[in-house]
Amino acid sequence: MRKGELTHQTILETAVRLASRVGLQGLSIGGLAEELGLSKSGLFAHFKSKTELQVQVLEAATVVFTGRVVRPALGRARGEPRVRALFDGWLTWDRDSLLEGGCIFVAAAAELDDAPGPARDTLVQGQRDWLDCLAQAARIAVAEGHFQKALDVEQFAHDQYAVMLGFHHAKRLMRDPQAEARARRAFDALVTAARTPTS
Amino acid sequence: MRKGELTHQTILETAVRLASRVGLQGLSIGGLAEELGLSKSGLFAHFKSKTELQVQVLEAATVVFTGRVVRPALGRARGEPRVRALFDGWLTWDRDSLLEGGCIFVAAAAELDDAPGPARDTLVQGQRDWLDCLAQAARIAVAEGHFQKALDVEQFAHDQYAVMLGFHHAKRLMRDPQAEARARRAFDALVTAARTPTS
DNA sequence: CCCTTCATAGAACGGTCGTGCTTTTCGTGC
DNA sequence: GCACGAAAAGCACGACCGTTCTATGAAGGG
Repeated sequence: MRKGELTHQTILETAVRLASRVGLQGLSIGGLAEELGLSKSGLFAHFKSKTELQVQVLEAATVVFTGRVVRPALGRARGEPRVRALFDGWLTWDRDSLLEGGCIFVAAAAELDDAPGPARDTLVQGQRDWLDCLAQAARIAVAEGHFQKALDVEQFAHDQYAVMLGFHHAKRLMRDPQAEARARRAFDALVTAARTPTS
Repeated sequence: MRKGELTHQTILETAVRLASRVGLQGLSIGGLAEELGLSKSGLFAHFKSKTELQVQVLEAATVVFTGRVVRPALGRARGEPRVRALFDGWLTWDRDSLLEGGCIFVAAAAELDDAPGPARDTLVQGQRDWLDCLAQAARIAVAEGHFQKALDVEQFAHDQYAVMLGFHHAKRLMRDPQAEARARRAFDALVTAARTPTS
């Protein structure tokens, strides 16, 4: 691997961590360079623009996310165990020490939702993939007979993610020590409802 | 009313609308002044600092929120109707034309969750009040016999808000046309579960 | 009608932003 | 070991940031 490729990767790692705290907008090239002990222009040379940096940060975060949350869950048994693993994995991801500011995608979602452009497009695609992943896991749980046949798996994925967003809000903004317990209780209710057929 | 008081109020109205789009961080004094046809320093004189402006924007938004969401719901019948009114009111609030960028509190939550200071404190207090309001409505629904006696009303409030956050994400970031239908379905499931005792 | 008080404008500050251009340093294949 | 190309630094730019100071204009009470 080229020397440049290595620094490029190092920059992105630090950038992801930093962006989770200050956001993609707040992530400044000067600040990032200082954190890494690089010069501003030296760092800038790796990306042609700040937008490109933001896009690559999102892509790098997606790679880490896949490795830390999705892939481990795919190693679990098909059906409900995998669905639960995805949920647990996300909770761990959100409070992980690697992301001092919590899930970077949630932070980015708020600041990009009205800012059209490549960064927003990249984020939306990633979130779509993630929701599809959740829905697919639920679909398998239906096929395995763990969840009821008539379950709306997209709705389940949507609701599951809503619980995660609620956790993020309670934990990171409100600093609610019960946040995780609340999230687990909400998710358990979701799973229970998915199991038993609607009366 | 003093002349200054009037402009002060006008500034805050525009600031709230602008901040819902670009965030509290992105809300610049120069940009806000230009939008209003004022000079930067003339506007600045109304607030001793940018932080103070942010705090007052949050407070002004809270007043509007109370008038548009909370107060109308308090006019509804005690119990489940009022709980539903709070939910409906929030959905309307979030997609209201007044807030082109969606609920300003959700946007602020993401950018302030790791930024200690007066603005964060103000936001957290407002969110606490809002969650208390939701919980209190649920508590009344229990007292009225609409919800089961053993219902954990704080958990219900938490779950209800999570559905709202899920709606915001689906609607504003993902531009999902089904966002509202999904949110209503999720909320109905929550209400149904709150009615029938846990087996 | 004057005089004080208040509201706004104007100009300027130090700082940081993203972004180019030019130079120097350094890793690497021959 | 040298030369070539990549990588990083240095420097400068225009723009915008929050903030301060000073001056000007309008409002309002006597």
